[in-house]
Amino acid sequence: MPRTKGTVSIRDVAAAAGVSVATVSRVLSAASADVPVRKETRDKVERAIEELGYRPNDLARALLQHRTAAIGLVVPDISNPYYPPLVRGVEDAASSRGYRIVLCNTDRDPAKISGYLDTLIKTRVDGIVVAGGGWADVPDRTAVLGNYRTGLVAVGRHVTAHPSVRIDNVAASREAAGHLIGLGHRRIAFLGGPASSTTVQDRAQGYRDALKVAGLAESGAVVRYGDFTEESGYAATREILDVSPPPTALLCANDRIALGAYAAAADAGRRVPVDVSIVGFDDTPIARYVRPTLTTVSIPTYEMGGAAVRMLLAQLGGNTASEIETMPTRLVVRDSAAPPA
Amino acid sequence: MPRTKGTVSIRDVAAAAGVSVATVSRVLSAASADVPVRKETRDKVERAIEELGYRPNDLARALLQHRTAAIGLVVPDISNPYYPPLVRGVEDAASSRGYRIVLCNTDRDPAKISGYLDTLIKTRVDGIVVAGGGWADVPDRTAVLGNYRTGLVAVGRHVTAHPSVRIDNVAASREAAGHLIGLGHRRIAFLGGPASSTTVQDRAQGYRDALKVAGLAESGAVVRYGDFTEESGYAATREILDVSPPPTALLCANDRIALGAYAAAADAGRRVPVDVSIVGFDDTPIARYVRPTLTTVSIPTYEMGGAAVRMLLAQLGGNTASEIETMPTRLVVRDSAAPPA
DNA sequence: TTGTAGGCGTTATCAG
DNA sequence: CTGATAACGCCTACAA
Repeated sequence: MPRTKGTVSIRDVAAAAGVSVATVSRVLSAASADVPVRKETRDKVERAIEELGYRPNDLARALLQHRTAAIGLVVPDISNPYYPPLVRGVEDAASSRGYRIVLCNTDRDPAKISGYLDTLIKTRVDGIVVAGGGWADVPDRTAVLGNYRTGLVAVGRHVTAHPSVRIDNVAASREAAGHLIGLGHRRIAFLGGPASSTTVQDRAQGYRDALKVAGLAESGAVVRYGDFTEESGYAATREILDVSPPPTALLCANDRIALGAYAAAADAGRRVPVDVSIVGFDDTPIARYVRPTLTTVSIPTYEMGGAAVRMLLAQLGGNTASEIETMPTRLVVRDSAAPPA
Repeated sequence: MPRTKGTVSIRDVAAAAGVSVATVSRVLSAASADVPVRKETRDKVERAIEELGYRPNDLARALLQHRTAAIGLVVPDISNPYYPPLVRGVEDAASSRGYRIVLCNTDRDPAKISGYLDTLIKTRVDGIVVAGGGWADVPDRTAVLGNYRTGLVAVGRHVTAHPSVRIDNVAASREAAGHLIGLGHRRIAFLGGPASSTTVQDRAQGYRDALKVAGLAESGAVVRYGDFTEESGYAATREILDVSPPPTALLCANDRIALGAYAAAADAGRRVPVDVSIVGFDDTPIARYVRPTLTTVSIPTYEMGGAAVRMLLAQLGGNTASEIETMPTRLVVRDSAAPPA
């Protein structure tokens, strides 16, 4: 019965119900707005919709309304355990407001970032949430974004002209290092991720600040860079435990690195926290399940995702308040850090 | 200069370049197909595109071509470490073929599944990849999918009329249990996830098969259900280690449960694998980094994602071959399982 | 090689 | 309360 090649449209419904397409459109929008439509007519139409299994074409609607109800979500790599909660935060906040999300994994590759950005603009997403780095080498598409009224909010990044939700990495790291110092540690190493990451830079900074305050600046500062993986933490730890005297504590830029450090310590015959204390960052789910349980800095990733969506929607609504939102972190003290032997 | 309210369209480009919209359209599609266009004209147009920051509207294009280049990806929960590699597999395969993905987290909630399904149809995604369960209680939308030529392939599910990519959970579990039996274990417990999950049912089945083959069926079968979390594994293990005699080995339905079991064993003063052997499922990244390293069944999740996309695209192309693709699993023997003391 | 015009599936405006 | 009809931004014959 549907006339267009295999896909049922509003015209088929209109024909089946014996009304005009305009009327069908009305009963469709009657749900939200209050357009007047006779009950009898509505029933006819709804029956037709049901029988034909009709689903309105949101593309056509979007074309007309200049609004797709889609949000682009750009992350470095969903396989990094840091991101799933953020993604959930974004998705839950988005879907509860009628938006869907299109996910883009960039691997921090400027070419991929660039490509995804173009795709998102071409599909006319209403806005974009970007997390993580790799943007330094991406040609600035801001003007184009503006051309198409695409909103953008960054999460966890520092260098951007757009609104952003972030945490105070310097302060968080200072607190974590301070905790170790308070425990009596004097030789503390910092195991970072990529040196190019502003997050890593900030955490290294907080670490140095804490050492300086404690008067340990030169004697005890040891900073290693690598990436955000277990391997990286493992390798760095194996090396670092070999120097003499070895550090008595390790401040890791994330939990994955800390996990690698656990493994390296075990393989080197050192016990945590007796021989070496370890502190992480992120409070990933495993932190509670490794033994000893991991002392780490908790970051409200899920909430940050939600906040990003709220800011984005505000931005789309023309509301330009709260350009930067800083969310609180918290040092979760567990069993992996103790006074040095 | 753009005339339409704030967003630059093909007409603006045409005007700026002093040509017709058709010509602009041609230089746009000239990239892929080979439409004839004079170099001089092309340059003019491309200059205009550049200057105006023009990005073609894929909505309009999709409307015309009945093809959105979008794939819906439905998973229970991206925060479950099992899914990120699958999602990456899908995204990488999709994006390399010019498709983008819209991500849907269902929490196995029939209402959410249903809602997302409608959204995906309304936005006219070309196809849908569904992973994980919760579909038993969802009213069948298959007819509607057909109305809109939406492809669908399931990954890791058994009850479905659609093509699917899966693994042989029964055989994999049989092998894992067999490994434990071969080590000399006689009292082996199975720690499952949700009893309603076909995956869990199959793994329990494989476990029972192995026991039976070894003549242990009645004496040694202990099956616990719960969910796929560390908590669940922790709780089950604490209980199970209290019975006397306790099992000497634990076969866990996934690595998260196994991780919970590690923690419970430690808290109960039992050593792995001396006092209790543990085997997991999934070969999550942490498996290599816990100590002792975790013996577990490796599942090619990333590849399964890629396979799903290939099958989906074949389906869209009218190719209906390979209705079911079964991918190989592999028991990765590490240090968490050893002969009983 | 380039321009004109019709239509993709909706919604919105205006008459009736 | 309902029905024509003109957009939305683009592609694709068909003409020129």
